[in-house]
Amino acid sequence: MDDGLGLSLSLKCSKNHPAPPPPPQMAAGSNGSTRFPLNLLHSPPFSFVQRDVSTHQKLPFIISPPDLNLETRRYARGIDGNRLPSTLALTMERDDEALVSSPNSTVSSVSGKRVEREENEAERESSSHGSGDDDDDGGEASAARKKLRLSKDQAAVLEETFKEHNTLNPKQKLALAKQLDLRPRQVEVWFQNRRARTKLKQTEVDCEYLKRCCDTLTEENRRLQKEVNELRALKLSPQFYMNMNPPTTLTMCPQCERVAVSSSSSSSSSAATTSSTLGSTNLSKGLHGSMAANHQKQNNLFLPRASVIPQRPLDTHHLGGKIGW
DNA sequence: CTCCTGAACGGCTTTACTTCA
DNA sequence: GCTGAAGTAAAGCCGTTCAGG
Repeated sequence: MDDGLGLSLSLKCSKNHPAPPPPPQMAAGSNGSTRFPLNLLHSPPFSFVQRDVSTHQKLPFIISPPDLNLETRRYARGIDGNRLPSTLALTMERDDEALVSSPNSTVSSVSGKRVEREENEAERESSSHGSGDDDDDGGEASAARKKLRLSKDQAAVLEETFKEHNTLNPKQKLALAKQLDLRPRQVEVWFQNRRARTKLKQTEVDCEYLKRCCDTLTEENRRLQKEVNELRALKLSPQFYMNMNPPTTLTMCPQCERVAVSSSSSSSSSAATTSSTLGSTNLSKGLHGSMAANHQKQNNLFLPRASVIPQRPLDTHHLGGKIGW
């Protein structure tokens, strides 16, 4: 396509791409979505336990003293403050925690790449039920990574969860992994890849939109260029001056600060011509159309400033009018 | 056999927190 | 006690690899 602007948008959209509905917008700050309320973040390690007690949220896991600081931080980071109220999250996590039988009776296996990979090893050992396919990987599995296809049911559940929130806190991840007979790392990877797919799709949609905008503007530019050429040609011919209606004053509307073309002798048709000439961009029409219509009712044609100013190259002041720039 | 999809990985960045001078 | 720098850990993103359909 010749856009005339030297833009080359390499689209990878499929030809029959049915203009997919905008994917769920990333939550505000997708990167920082797993933030914890500041008042809890700044609390001393024990305080969140006490807080939970005060909200009748018992936390059944036992944290050994050496891990307490670290675990508190992990826990705090794990809460998705943008998604769940803390109490709800805590409730869910408490239940999750009750479900998960951590080998060490701590929550040390809830997050972190390194931690999680180690944890996966442990989980593989502990969960012999696995997902059917990966229960035989024993020791040699680490040498050659074994890929498994998620079942339709598993994918459906993951999709449903992703619709609700596109990031998971560690507890949700654990619960989901438990529910689906997957390793937490698999759930995490799935969500990561899913976010990437969403982003890619959104990028394609944005790209398509921008391409359409570019086409529209190119066409508009072409049309305006043609118009300019025509007007320049007209300006050169003396008859142009003879047939001109006396241009009149431009006054500023005190309310909307738009320029009004008020002509005592100009007919409505000339005003309409001026309007179509000056206020020709779609954007201006869209933004100012209704208000301009209101002003027209008052026998004044108000035009958006943005529509008037660019017309200076037409040299209206050369036409002998009272318009002063 | 090639191609495509998506699971999995390693590296990097960002952010929050702790420690210490 | 306050403050800022340095260190650490966790989480997410990105680019890539590669198994399996």
